[in-house]
Amino acid sequence: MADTEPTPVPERKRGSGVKLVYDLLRDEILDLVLPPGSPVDEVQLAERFKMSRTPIREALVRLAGEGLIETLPNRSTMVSNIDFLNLHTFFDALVLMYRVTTRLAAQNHRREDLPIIRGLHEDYAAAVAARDTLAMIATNVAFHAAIAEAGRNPYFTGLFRRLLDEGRRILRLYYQSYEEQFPQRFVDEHAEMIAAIEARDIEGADRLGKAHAEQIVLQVQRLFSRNERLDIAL
Amino acid sequence: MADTEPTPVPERKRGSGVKLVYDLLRDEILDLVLPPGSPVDEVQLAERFKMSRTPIREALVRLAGEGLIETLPNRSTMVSNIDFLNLHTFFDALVLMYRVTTRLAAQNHRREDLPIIRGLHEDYAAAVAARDTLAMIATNVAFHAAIAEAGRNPYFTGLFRRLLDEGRRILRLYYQSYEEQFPQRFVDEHAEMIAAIEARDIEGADRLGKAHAEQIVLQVQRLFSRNERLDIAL
DNA sequence: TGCATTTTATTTGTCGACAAGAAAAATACA
DNA sequence: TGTATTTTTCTTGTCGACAAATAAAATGCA
Repeated sequence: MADTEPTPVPERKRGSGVKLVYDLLRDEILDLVLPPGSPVDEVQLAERFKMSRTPIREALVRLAGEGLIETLPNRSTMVSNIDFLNLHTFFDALVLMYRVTTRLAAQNHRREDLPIIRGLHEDYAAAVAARDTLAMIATNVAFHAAIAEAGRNPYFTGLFRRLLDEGRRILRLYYQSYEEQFPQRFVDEHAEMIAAIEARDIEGADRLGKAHAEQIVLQVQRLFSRNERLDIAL
Repeated sequence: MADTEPTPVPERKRGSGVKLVYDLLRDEILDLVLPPGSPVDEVQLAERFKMSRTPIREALVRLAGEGLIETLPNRSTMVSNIDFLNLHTFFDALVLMYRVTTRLAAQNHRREDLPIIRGLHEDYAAAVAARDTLAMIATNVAFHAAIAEAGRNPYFTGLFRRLLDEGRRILRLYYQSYEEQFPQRFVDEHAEMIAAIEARDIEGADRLGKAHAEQIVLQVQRLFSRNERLDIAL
């Protein structure tokens, strides 16, 4: 009974709480640990993270700013729904950003960008080999985000990141319900993209980015249309 | 002395404070009433708006999320600088979004969109006729935002709005230092764009959007390069 | 005077409490 | 039993106060 330490408090540093909550909630939303429609309760989160509602609230305001949660005034907050009816607008934007960022990377990358991109390429290949779904999704996002960074246009990078994030939720659904080893194809396409970027082949990078994106879109669309038919069949 | 009402408080409604502060600060930043680098003090704003720091802080978090203000941890908050060194990335993104949104409007607009767009077109023409700079900037943004809305892709619309907002600050500089009646040309180009959209001439709308955007970019670049030379001359 | 150290001031970050708004539950009434 | 009304509950919105972190000012010392 000598151990009378007041409490084994996590000892967080001032200012770190918001980021902690923001990062964690964001990942939980994008990995569908918190599926669309899940209630997000400030008091509950405050208890969970052992802090007051103020920093929780700030994290939620930021998530709302990115459209990841929705707030009904005076009433409740919940994880945003995926707008399946307008998926085509998402795909349109995604394809264009794949093209633009890959093209700009071919145009503007510096030598020091390539090792980073290659490293993430290998991470993705490893995740595919290990059949680790969550790792595949995460490393794929990181790979393309790194290409976008090498393109050096923060406006495009910003939109692309948002689209890739939203895509994490959709891909999560995809991999949950669909088993196939096609990702090897993506690994090969990634390698081609790197080659085009390194060769500063702008048109080639554009073409590969477009083809790669449309490949993904097609697969996902095929899945959803099949699911629709299944729903109707029930 | 019978009038002993406690205080003639503005009587704001619960939940409206954040929006009030957010909207006002946003406009003040974009109109350069608060120039880049201006300090943004929470306590001062709380006094000015007669509310506690909590809603002020929420408005600031949102503005920071859009990159309009920057926060140094534990120290200070200030209006974001305009990144003149990387203006070309801004122009690249702006031109592409002009193209994409105008193109999509030609493709996806509904009949009820056109009267709205025409109305804003006339507002812009009126502002040009009146030589009202702030009104020109504001109505121009509203006009192109309406076209983007008619294109019905929220991802593109979102990025475009951000770019147009950032453009408000740059155009404000432009009109402050540059006097010329070229805006009439923009009025004519706007009319052409409306015609292409109405005719569902997708390629034509794309071409017009691109030309229109490049026109603006060229003028602004010319101004800045002239200013640079002036700076050097001093 | 020049520099290191301590003190003060200023601004943000966090907290706990209370009030308002809206939905859900309970009650009253026919 | 069915509906209108009141009460309760639950969640968010706002407040005032305090603590921590940093920069600026003041002080001490050679």
